Amino acid sequence: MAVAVARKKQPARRRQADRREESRERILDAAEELLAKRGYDGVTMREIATASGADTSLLHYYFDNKAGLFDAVIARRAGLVNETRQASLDGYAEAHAGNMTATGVLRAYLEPTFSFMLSGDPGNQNYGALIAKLNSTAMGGDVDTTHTPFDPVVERLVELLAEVRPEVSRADLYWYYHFVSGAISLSLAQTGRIDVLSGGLCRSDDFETILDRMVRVLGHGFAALEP
Amino acid sequence: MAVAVARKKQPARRRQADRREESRERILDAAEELLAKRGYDGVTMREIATASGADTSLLHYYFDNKAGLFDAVIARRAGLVNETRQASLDGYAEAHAGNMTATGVLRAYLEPTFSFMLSGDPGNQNYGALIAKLNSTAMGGDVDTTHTPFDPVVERLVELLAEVRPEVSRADLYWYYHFVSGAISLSLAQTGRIDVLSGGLCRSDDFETILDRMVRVLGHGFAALEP
DNA sequence: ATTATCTATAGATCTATAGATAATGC
DNA sequence: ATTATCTATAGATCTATAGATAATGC
Repeated sequence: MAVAVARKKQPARRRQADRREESRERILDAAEELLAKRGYDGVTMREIATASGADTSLLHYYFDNKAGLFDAVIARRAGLVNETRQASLDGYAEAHAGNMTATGVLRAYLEPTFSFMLSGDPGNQNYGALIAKLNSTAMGGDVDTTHTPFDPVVERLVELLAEVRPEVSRADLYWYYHFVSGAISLSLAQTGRIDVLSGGLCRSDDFETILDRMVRVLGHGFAALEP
Repeated sequence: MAVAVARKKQPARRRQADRREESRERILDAAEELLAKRGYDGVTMREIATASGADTSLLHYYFDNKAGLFDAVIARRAGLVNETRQASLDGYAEAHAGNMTATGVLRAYLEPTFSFMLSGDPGNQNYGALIAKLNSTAMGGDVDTTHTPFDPVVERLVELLAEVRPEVSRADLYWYYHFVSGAISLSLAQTGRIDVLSGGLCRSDDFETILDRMVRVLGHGFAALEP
């Protein structure tokens, strides 16, 4: 009797909402890491289940099927990433109205992404690698990549670049973004290939240097687009 | 009798070497296309077998296992691609000894790749997409990506860039290549995303425009690297 | 006699679900 | 009474190989 009362006063039992949340997060973390490293088809539900300490049936209980789990992993951090990027672009546009530069716009776009990668949270790095994979995946597979949650910010970026140089064609602005996007993707993917190629001079996880050089090279390169 | 003699004079029977070669090529073509579209883990030996009109056992007969088939697909065109790139770089270096420019070097490096994609042979386009996937795949999976057949040409590219601007650090030259590499990879991958993002203004298969803009933007951007 | 190709199948997966059990809610 | 979690398994794959058959070589 006394024991039962004591247990009621300091409940060791977790509430359902907490159990649910904790389980979902553990599954999402495991899925994020494995999907980032080996891709959608390179990972099985069993592996994710084992890595997260749950059973495959629990994965289906929370996320329906494999594609649903993938979508949930992407969605989890998409909002935060997008809002930060958007805010950074808006902040720059407001602070430099009338005297914006391509380098400035580009830095405002890239900075949040790379400080995200530098946050120290391995989950963020896995997420970055996963986004990189998503970005360079052809449309029409199991995962629908026609529209990603990141498209709206691209629109904003192109808009600002158009304000910097209104004489450049819209198509060329998109091509410019395409090159930027490729450089970002390969960087976030952290394949380790540049480390090997450079004989150790470059490190795939040196995002500070990557950000600086990328802003420099591509910021300057923008001027080469023709009217 | 007369029939048998006639058959001996114009043999309808294919020689073994030809059968072998034709079968191998058909399998490699099917594998190349499927691997390019869906990646190593997204394709099964059965699918490749069916697409090529052969049985899975024949795939194993010629290529041992799945990894062996993948390697054979990569190896088939690697030599040609590399020699063409190498020759292009060497040709430029010889013709412009003493007055090389980053834009010139970059164009010499990129031109063979993109005219390869523009050749009209769908096999070449599939191969390009596959190389793009390989390039942005992390090391340590089923496929060994530590060294690709394309590494030596990268060395040559970096050498020539170092001749253009000897004051730039070796590491920065590799970072520069890293950005170029990302832009190439995303382009060869032909994901179709830029088509959607640009509302149809850009087409993923418009390699002539891609080459021109890439040479322009990244060629000009090279000057922004600091001593 | 040797090489190319097919038949048949082993053994190990995979995703997904039905149904039972354990824990929390009220 | 409802929600979270586990047990057990269906049904459909997968890669790979052993052994039989068909075609070419010499």
